[in-house]
Amino acid sequence: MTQIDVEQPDTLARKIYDGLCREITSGKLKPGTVLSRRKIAAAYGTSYVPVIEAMVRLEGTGLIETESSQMARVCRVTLESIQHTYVLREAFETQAIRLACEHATPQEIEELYQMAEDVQASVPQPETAADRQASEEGLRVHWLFHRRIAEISRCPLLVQELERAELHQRLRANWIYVPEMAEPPRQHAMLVDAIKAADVEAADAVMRAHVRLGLEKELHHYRLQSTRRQD
Amino acid sequence: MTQIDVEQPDTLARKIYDGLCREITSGKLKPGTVLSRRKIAAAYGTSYVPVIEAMVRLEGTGLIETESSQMARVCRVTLESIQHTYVLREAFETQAIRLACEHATPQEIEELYQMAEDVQASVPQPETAADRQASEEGLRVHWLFHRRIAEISRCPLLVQELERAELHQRLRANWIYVPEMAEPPRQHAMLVDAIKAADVEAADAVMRAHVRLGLEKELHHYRLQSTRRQD
DNA sequence: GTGATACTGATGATATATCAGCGTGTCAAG
DNA sequence: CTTGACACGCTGATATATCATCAGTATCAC
Repeated sequence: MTQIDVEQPDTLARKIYDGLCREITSGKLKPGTVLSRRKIAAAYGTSYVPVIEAMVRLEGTGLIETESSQMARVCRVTLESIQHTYVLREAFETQAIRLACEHATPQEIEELYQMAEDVQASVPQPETAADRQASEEGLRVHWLFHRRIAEISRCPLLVQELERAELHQRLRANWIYVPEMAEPPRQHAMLVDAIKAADVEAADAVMRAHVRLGLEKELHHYRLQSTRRQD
Repeated sequence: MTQIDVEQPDTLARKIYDGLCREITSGKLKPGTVLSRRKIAAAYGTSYVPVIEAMVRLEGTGLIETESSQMARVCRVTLESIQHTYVLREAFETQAIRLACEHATPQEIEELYQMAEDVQASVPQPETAADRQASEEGLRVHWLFHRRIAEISRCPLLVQELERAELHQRLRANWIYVPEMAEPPRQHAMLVDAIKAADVEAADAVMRAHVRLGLEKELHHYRLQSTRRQD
């Protein structure tokens, strides 16, 4: 999306990948939906050779899964899958903030404080709670903040991996509604505080707690809604 | 390789992927080598449709890179690429040992102690130093140990990511000779000690130091040999 | 009526063919 | 000797065709 530096060859395979990616992360394609290469090719008006590349890429991203040489399906959401992606996210984000402590310039720190405020401001007010639109905007701003930390770590691989985690979260967010409960104030500003203090261990601890809080929140609502999701 | 649980459909794309993977990690294909899909198809006696899938997979694994719609090449080894893969490895391994602290059974801890001894034993004796064969065996045992920790973390995604890191290391190991210097004794046993004590923070610290030591060693020899590698 | 067999349609895997882009070499004109 | 243009070959991207497999269904024999 914001990959300005990466050349995007205007290839059909790329378009199909982007299209499927959007369809999955936007909730148009439900987890568990089977994906026929031929039907996708027909839907996009292409032959299905480009579809092969797109699907393999999607599998690498982790948005689809193919079990035992059968048809591919949109990744299903289970308690384990949620936990496991948070394990990875915790690994990435703590590592990112550790490096950010070492590399962040004063200007970047100021920028992060501004973004932290934006995140805080995007927490829906009571009247807009349960507003899907506001929730999505909040999610977007939230990821922007975390992504910026990864960028400041100066490790492109971390950014890339974090993006994958974001895609997963977006996939789930369409089926697990996690209301943005009023967070303790300065939740994110505290992360920037730690970076500013360049206290690596403290930053790690704060970020770890932050990610785990997110996991607990999502798991809580997943359990609440999993009974109703028996369709 | 040891993916017993994962079904390996006997497909040509899979064979090409495995073949290329082996050629790259064994050093038969030099970093920077350009890979023509048609030539690969010819070499494997297939059409090049299966090659597409294999190459996209390899790109996902990070063993090959395609810059700006040009031909794909075997990933080149640079100072940055080494550092970045170690950043990821540090993230994975510290996360893995943290979870291992929580999940390891007494039996698994015993097993790890045994493997740690094997690693220690595989450190080449002075007379076999600079022995390529012994070095490879040492590397193998070493990764077996780390991989086991990841397995004990009960998070398959961590194992998977660690495997990618291992592939990268194997790719580099053919071009950067890192002699197994005599390590401080109980280097790896200390990791198991931390797991046994279930001291998450200590385990994290020990593992982080262990990985960074590996990075320093590899960077040191990379710098030593980089002048000679101007061919 | 029941069970087995054959047919049908969909799928993924693969092969072959076509197209456009890009570099390179060669040959002719200046 | 330089320079420019054209042709050839290689590349990746894509389309189309063929194959085996498998599931579902219908049909036929008993």
